[in-house]
Amino acid sequence: MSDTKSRPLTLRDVSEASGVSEMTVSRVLRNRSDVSQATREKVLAAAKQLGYVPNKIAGALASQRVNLVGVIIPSMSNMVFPEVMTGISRVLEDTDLQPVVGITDYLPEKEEKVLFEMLSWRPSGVIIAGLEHSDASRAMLRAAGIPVVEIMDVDGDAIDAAVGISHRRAGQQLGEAILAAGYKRIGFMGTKMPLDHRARKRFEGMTQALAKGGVEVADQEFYSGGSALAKGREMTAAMLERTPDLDFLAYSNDMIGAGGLLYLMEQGIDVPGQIGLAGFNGVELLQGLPKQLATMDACRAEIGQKAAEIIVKRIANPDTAASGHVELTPTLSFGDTLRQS
Amino acid sequence: MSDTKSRPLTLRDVSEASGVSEMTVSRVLRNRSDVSQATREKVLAAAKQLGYVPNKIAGALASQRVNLVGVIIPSMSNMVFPEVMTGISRVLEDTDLQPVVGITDYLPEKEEKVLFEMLSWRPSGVIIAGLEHSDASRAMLRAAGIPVVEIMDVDGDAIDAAVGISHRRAGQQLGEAILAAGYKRIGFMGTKMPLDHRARKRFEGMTQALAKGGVEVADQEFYSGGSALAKGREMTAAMLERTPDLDFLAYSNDMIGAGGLLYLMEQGIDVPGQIGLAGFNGVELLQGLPKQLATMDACRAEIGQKAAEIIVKRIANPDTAASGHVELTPTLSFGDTLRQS
DNA sequence: TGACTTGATGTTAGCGCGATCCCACGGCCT
DNA sequence: AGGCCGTGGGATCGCGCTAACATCAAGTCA
Repeated sequence: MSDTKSRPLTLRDVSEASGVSEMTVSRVLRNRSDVSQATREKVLAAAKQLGYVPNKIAGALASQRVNLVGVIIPSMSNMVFPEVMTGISRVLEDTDLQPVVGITDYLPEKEEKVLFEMLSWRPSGVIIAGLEHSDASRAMLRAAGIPVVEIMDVDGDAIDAAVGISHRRAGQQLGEAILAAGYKRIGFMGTKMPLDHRARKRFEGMTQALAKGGVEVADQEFYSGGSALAKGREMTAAMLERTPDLDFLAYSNDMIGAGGLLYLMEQGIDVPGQIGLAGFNGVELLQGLPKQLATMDACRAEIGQKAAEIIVKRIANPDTAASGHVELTPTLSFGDTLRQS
Repeated sequence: MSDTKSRPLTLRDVSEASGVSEMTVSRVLRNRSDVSQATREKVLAAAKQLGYVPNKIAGALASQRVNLVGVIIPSMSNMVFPEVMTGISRVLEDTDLQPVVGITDYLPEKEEKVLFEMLSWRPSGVIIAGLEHSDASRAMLRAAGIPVVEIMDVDGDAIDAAVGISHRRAGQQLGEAILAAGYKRIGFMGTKMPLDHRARKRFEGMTQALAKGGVEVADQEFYSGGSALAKGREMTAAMLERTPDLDFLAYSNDMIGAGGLLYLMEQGIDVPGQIGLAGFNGVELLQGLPKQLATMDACRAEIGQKAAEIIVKRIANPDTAASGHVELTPTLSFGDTLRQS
């Protein structure tokens, strides 16, 4: 209560207040077993009374252990990543590890910067989105000597462990479903981001599958920024104006897909009879739409969970043989906007 | 390249590699001016060659300075908070401060835990959502001796500084607009969360304003969990079934409002003639809806920005007189779902 | 009874850095 | 020549904590 000097509290203050050594206080506060019940209570009372908050900086330096796991992702407003975070948190909550997030905005330079900052806190592990990183980033991750799990994607080479889906294969699967449903004139809409490698791989997979069936993408458009729902609406309108004979529209994410769906329904266009639609990601949002948009679940929460589990296991037992390549299988849901053959 | 032992690198390694003292290396890596150009280059080359990443833990302990700002918010999937984060980041990016986020899930106990963890890293400042905190949390914040900005809300007493809007007044304003438009039979839908104080205050403000005009909320329903869009749809259907003569529906957030709007449009109900609608928050999503939902902008990005600015100012100059109570004014947009008198 | 455990606590020595003070050297003035 | 500065760089200490060992009383067993 006496805020006289407000000099930050240290172990010593608690030790003086409770009449035992600093070491004993440290032991009590870390729940180490070899302290008598009486002392423990005395110390805890003193600590609470003073309002002592341990200094993890000093603790980490002394013990050479930091209970943080760096999580590096491109964005938080993408829906997908908060869900991945949920998966990660669920697992880490049962341990004494804590996630710390860094955002890259899909920029390799920023990823490098964020990673550097993160590593300078010496985390116990890193979970990082994607397999594409600058040479410097890869070098840092390798040199850090800690478990590293690359998530979301498995189409490429991992530094250490990887958990994700094959976006190329997901795109192929969608392409095949489009062919099987008999659509011929395909339009594609997606983000402009040349740096969203996963969206690119999905697109490549899809075009490849379509090509096998002798079908090409008849029109395409890319956007950046703005409200995704509104963009989906606008792009759809523009594309159908430009290329009126399209019979299928593929969107690189559910949000613009939903915008397109709303537009088509307003126009009284028969979906999926006249035009079929598909998005990607299986976001929860879709459940409230007038029609269920066809989509592919990207296994977001599960990716986070598995990644965190790998980290936890590796930290508990550093010499575990790698075992770190988990490929999950996204499932295509046809919803009400993609004919099922 | 020789990863022989992979013992973590320290200043000493760089110092030996470059033939100067550790102190000089430290000076170079912190861009301190009193080092000759020649030495500087030599050191930087050695550091890069070794792939040295400074240890901030040691640095922070030695300098008693940590360039982190704790940001404690209830959720990341609420749309609102990522936008607040954006505002914060934009400001902090021009400084050497870095935000670190903690999530409370709207639970006071978790807030307390997260805060404790956060403070144990001795951040330079804290931005925390809401004005309602446990006694222990308030005590910790006060005792930390660092700038604290409580955001989102100004209806209550702040520990240190506060930036936000008056949710009570926002609710009142909406209530008045509803009255002015001549609606009489009001239905309300919102989240169940007894702990979302801001939603509660908005509701109270609205009912209070309505009461002044002799109007009561005729029906209400609260939900928790699930897809907000779908919930809005379901609750709206259920409420109109139960109380068919409602002529206005107020939603505690835009997402469920959007669900309700989609449902009403499908049912061919005249909005806002037969039934008026309003949400809250002004999320970007709304722009893609068939009709613009009436809403109030909660000044999210601006709140984050102002809060970060206060933190930055206080850190730069700790004895600045408080100056820390910023009330922003939300603007009501009538959109296409609320008659304008 | 003495050698040996066991449990509870204290002592010492860093962890890797940065604040602070210190020194050596060259140039410049009087 | 002597004094004085400014510049580049080194030496020392301590930040607050914990690992590892040391200590010491009170059993425990042959």
